[in-house]
Formats: sequence, C-alpha cells, structure tokens
Amino acid sequence: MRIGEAAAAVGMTTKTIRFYEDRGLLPPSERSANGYRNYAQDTLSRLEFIRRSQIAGLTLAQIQGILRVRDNGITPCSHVRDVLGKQLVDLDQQIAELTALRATVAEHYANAEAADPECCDAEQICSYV
Amino acid sequence: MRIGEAAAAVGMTTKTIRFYEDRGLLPPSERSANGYRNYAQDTLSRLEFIRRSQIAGLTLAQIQGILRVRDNGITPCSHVRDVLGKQLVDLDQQIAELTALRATVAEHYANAEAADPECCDAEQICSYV
DNA sequence: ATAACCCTTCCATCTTACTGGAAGCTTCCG
DNA sequence: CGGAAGCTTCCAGTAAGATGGAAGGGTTAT
Repeated sequence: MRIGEAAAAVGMTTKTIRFYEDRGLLPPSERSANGYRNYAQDTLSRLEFIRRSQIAGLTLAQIQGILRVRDNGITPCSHVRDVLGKQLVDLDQQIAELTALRATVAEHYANAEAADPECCDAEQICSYV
Repeated sequence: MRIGEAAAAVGMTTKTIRFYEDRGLLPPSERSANGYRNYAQDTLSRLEFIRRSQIAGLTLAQIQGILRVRDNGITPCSHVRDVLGKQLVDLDQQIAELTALRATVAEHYANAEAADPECCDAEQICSYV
C-alpha cells in the first residue's frame, strides 16, 4: 500500500509518516519501481503502536527505544515496564509541581481580589505578583 | 549602572537582559557616550517583577501585557487579576489532564507488571501500550 | 489530453525562553 | 603598553513534534 493509503488507514498525514521514517521510528520502507513507498500491514501496526504510546504520553524518543528493542528480536516487555514506571514518576512530579504552582497563584489571586484598586505601587509594578 | 552590574544585582545574565529589551519587556535603555547601556534603579524593580511573575508561571507575553498597562500609567491591578484568574483555570485544566494521563499510564503499568513476559505479540509490538 | 491528485526531496516555520559564539570596540589594572 | 574583562551587534541553535510549501515528476479518471 502507498503512503497516502497507510496514512488514511491510521489517521495520520503522509508528512507525519515520512517524518517518523526520517526520525528512525519506521525502517526505510520498500519502494515500488516508481520510487513510491510501499507499505505492508505490519507498518500499520507499528504506526498504531506509536499512536497508542503517544496517547500514553511517551515521547518519540521513548517510543523509538521500545521499537529498537522489538527490532532486535527481543520482546520489549520489561523495557516497556521500565519506561512506564519512569513515566509515572515523571507525571507525579509534574502534577506535584503544577499543584504547588496553583497554590501560589491562587494565593496571589486571593490577594488581588481582596485588595484596594489603588494598591499598586509603581515602583514594584504590581504588589500581587 | 551598566548591564553587567544590573545583571549581577538581579541574578540574571546580560544576555537575558538584552533579550528582554529586544522582546519589549524593557524599554530601550539610555546609553552612555560609549554606547553602553545605562540603567537606573527602576530597571532592577522591573527585572525583579519579571522574575516574580515567571515564578508565578506567567509567560513573557503575559508579563509584557501587564507591563504595558503599567507603562500606560494605569495601575495594572484588574488586568493582573484577570491574568491570574486565567492562569488558575489553565493550571486546573493541565492538572486534570495530567491526572487523567497518570491514571491511564498506571493502568498500563499494572497490566505490564501482572503479565507473563511472553505476552507481547510481535504484531502489535507491545500489548501493554 | 488534461485535470486532479499523489509522490519525491529539501527547506522553513511554529512555540518558549533563552544561550552560545564571532567580530570588534572600550575600559580597567599593573 | 599589554592583556583581561566588559561592552556592542548580529546570527545560529536548543527541545518536541510536527506542519507547510516549493519545485518537480507520476498516475488515474474522464
């Protein structure tokens, strides 16, 4: 199947598929006599895997790591488990940081709501931040 | 005071200060006869305001908006309140998204921990993602 | 045959907030 | 006087993940 057909099948653009090939997430594809890329079913599975992984918040670099393991003939299970574990830790940290930031901003906001409009001293630009 | 001195006083680099000027967060500064930038105290306050705002998670574009209001001679209180309110809404949404993502990843992770290492079917690359 | 697509490569652009470096002044210290 | 800082401008590059377009050629349906 040609690139446009593959793209339509998985809901990506041809641009994106070429980009993935360029970035090494897809192996260089077979070409037809006219130079067109020629894809088999397994490429669709691979593209769908990439999408599922992205939905799980993995970066293309992490996805590439998993695919490389698989391409070396090893079942990537334990590698995937590690990546997911690290992702959980990262997410927890991001959530904690955002939550702390939210608290800070909420405090500033409460001050800004409570205070007098003539509050702001020109010298410090704004006393609420 | 020259740019290096100002930078040291607020803990930024000279590069950053020039960058802020370039982006319009600082007005074009006065120059000494030799062409060097020459700063007064109020620039330090402004730089510190920028930093405080960044710690509150505001973007340079938002900060610039606040500074523009102040530079027009208006106390930016209500504008700041609006920006902070929007920031709170944004943060809540980001936190909600990350929390949902975390739940998804945790589920994948739990599956990956529970299953058989021979789980992965080559066709779908990995059944845990 | 001609329009309407599809394909190729390569290069540029987007966002954010800087950072690094080159080439060339000025100033300070000994 | 010499060398080390410090200053100037301008240009390029970073992460991430695409997206857009130009220039050129192939394919298909009518």
